[in-house]
Amino acid sequence: MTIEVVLADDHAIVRQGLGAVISQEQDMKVIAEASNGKEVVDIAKKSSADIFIVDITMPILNGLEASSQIIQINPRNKVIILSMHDNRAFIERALSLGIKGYVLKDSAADEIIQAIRSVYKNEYFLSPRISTFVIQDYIDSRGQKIGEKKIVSLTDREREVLQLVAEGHTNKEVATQLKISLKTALAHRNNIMQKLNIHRQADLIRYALKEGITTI
Amino acid sequence: MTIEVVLADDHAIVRQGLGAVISQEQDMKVIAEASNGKEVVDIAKKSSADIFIVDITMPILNGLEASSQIIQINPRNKVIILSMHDNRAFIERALSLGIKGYVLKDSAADEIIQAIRSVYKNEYFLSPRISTFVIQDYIDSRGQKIGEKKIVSLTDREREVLQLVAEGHTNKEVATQLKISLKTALAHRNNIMQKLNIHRQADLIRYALKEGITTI
DNA sequence: ATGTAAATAGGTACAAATACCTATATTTAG
DNA sequence: CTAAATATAGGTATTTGTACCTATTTACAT
Repeated sequence: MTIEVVLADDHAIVRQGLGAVISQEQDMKVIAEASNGKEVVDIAKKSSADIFIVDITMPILNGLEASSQIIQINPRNKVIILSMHDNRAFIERALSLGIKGYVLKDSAADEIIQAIRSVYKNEYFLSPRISTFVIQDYIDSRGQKIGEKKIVSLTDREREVLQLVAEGHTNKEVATQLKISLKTALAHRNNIMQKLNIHRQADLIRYALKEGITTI
Repeated sequence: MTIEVVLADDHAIVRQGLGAVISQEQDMKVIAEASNGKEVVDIAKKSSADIFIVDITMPILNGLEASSQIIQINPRNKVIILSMHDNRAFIERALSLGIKGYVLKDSAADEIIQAIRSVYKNEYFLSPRISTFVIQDYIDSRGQKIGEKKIVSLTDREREVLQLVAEGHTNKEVATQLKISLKTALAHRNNIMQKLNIHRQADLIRYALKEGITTI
């Protein structure tokens, strides 16, 4: 039995590289490739695959949004996220979307093979560095008093605002684009910064890029 | 005769993926890998290789600075830059440093093989999209009047300032770190923005990240 | 149904960024 | 040697961002 894999990454070289690694396994086969979020969603609509490997940073539709749609199309679709960074807020969101695997790009290539095997067997697979602090967060949340919620998660609206800010729009422009008042846009922005413990626009932009909320 | 290749990229998965692609060629061999700019420079100091493939976006020492040092160690060292984006200013700088190849990550994987073969034979290799506008720039510069220089290139000092700004430092902090007055830091920043025709901090940060002047 | 989170909107004050100026010493290139 | 480019530093005015407040409406969950 062959494990059928779909690869989504905006860089063809990364895709072919990963393809080469996967093809070294006798029981795995890359059946389709996508270079942006929309493409991989279209693939998920038309055909079935055992595993979708989705890079988090992609144009048009980012990896998380694409994965969300892939899972909506069929909740049994198994998605492994490829990501550059190990941010809590992001992983939390990924897991809550129903993503089964989360592999860091700076881990060894055979981790992706491990991830494919694990997820194929309906297990979760997280890169060791991530699973460590997912467990830690779980432990922390056990001993947590109500009202001192540690885990950061942005609301959808906040994510919208953040994306626009990170794309280089001023608060005034964000307000116009979202058809809200400047004050509301500022309020959202302030909430985001408080949640993330960020105090500068520069760090906000870096955060959004790191988290794949927008692409360079 | 085997072409010995050194791979430098901060993402192990990309490295192993590329390694897999290269190893499919009978006459090529990856003899060393590096995960940051400093490592690949150290490799260049200790051993010789036919080709250095250097990702532009790397921590500690970025790909261009690393390449510059690799070429200084031995001017016959052949470097191929791997880059996500096709920016003129950057490519101009790469070529002026003596880099022989410039491959975009969104091109096909066999381009890197082509690039290795070309550069090994002392030819230049640029991804088609780049070579197109390098030629265009050459044509443009022919018909150019003195004083209307089109090609943008930042000075070393400007690049230093830009890196600090993009890392999230305020102008005041930049001034302190570089031991210059706030006014000088602002002057550099203004010059950068004028050269690049950028008017917002957000775009400045995005530019720096895109160009690999700093990493997220 | 009642409290909680989220989205909305406003006020005020200060910090930082941006856009214009000028000017001078030093380095680099022709 | 001379001109151009670079790095340095200052002035001033406007815009934007950041950090504090308060307050109302809507939706959601216990």
